[in-house]
Amino acid sequence: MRKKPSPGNLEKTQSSVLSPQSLESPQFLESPQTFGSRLLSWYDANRRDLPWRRTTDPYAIWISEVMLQQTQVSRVVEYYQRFLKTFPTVRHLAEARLDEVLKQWEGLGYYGRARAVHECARFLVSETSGKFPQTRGELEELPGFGPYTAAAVASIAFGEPVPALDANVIRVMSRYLAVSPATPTTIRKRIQTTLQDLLATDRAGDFNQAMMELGALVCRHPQPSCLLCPVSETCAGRLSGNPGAWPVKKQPAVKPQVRAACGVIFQRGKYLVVQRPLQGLLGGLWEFPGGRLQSEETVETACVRGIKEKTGILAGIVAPLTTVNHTFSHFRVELSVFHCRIIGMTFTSGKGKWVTSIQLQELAMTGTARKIRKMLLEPQ
DNA sequence: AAGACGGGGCG
DNA sequence: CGCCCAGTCTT
Repeated sequence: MRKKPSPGNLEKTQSSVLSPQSLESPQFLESPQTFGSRLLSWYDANRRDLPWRRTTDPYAIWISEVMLQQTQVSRVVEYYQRFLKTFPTVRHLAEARLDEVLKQWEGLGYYGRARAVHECARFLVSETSGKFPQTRGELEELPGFGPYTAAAVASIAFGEPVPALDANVIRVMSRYLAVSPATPTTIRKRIQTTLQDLLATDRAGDFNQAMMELGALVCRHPQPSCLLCPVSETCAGRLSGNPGAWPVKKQPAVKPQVRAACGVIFQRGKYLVVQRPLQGLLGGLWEFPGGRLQSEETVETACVRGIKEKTGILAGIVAPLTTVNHTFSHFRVELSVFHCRIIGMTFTSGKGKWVTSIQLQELAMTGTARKIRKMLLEPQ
């Protein structure tokens, strides 16, 4: 298993953010005990009843934290429950095939997470009999464990007093400290250090979850509900009169528009599908053969060429089926879908696979392919 | 430091 | 339709 470079020293902080002491009140920042007790009291009274808060199993907590990466709680709940039912322990997960894991992950996005979780489970079972390391530092060596997930699992499952910084916490603390404009790295270090001091409690896991819950329920984007906040009295952002000013947003990148085409070939009761390479976009997922348009190329030509390159089959267009639009985080695609038929074969061996409609439903497919599959299997 | 990596929900 | 979300990994 690959080793990851150790993270930078988090102790060193810059003073390019506004420190509480620089405000009018010298005792602006309340004591860690007061902050923690107010936060945890609020959490105890207002926490949502989420499935991963009903367990102390490190495996279950780990799965929830990975699913929650860049994914909203409401979306994760159903996936989490189904995943834990399918793979109840780290050993079950390790013994599963990757395509079974991907099928459970289908529709959740960021499929590298599913590969990492699978790889990690196999590593743990083979190297430590399925037991997790219990410190943030050791956890961060595992695949799919970055700074956030390592701290989250270490604190929630094992009680280690380390802060977990996610988008919620960054937003909450940016407001609470009223950080002045600085590089994201500098702001992160400042928040990390502050929270490490505030984490004077034996409920480290609850403290971290409370911070995130506060961000999700009260200190929300774009405007916080300061009247509901347990620490609003000492919040520099609220004192500034415009807590919604944080965090500062970076300029959005332009999303390129991409055109692509693919073909549906149905013959002798079976559909032709291809699997995407394991690494890269939508790695390991299945789709209908095709490809992106090259310059000055028609969708029909791209469709036929894509099928030939991906499967070795020479196809002809029968009729246009539909057009599917799909937006990714960094580009947008318009996919033209054709009904095709086989008119010949090349000598190069293809990698296509023929599947029945039943098997088609069992495959983990890309978003666009799922739309096409739905249309084929559930015609209106 | 910046870009790749998904998808659904919300105003 | 643009913005956001319990981030990680690669370059």
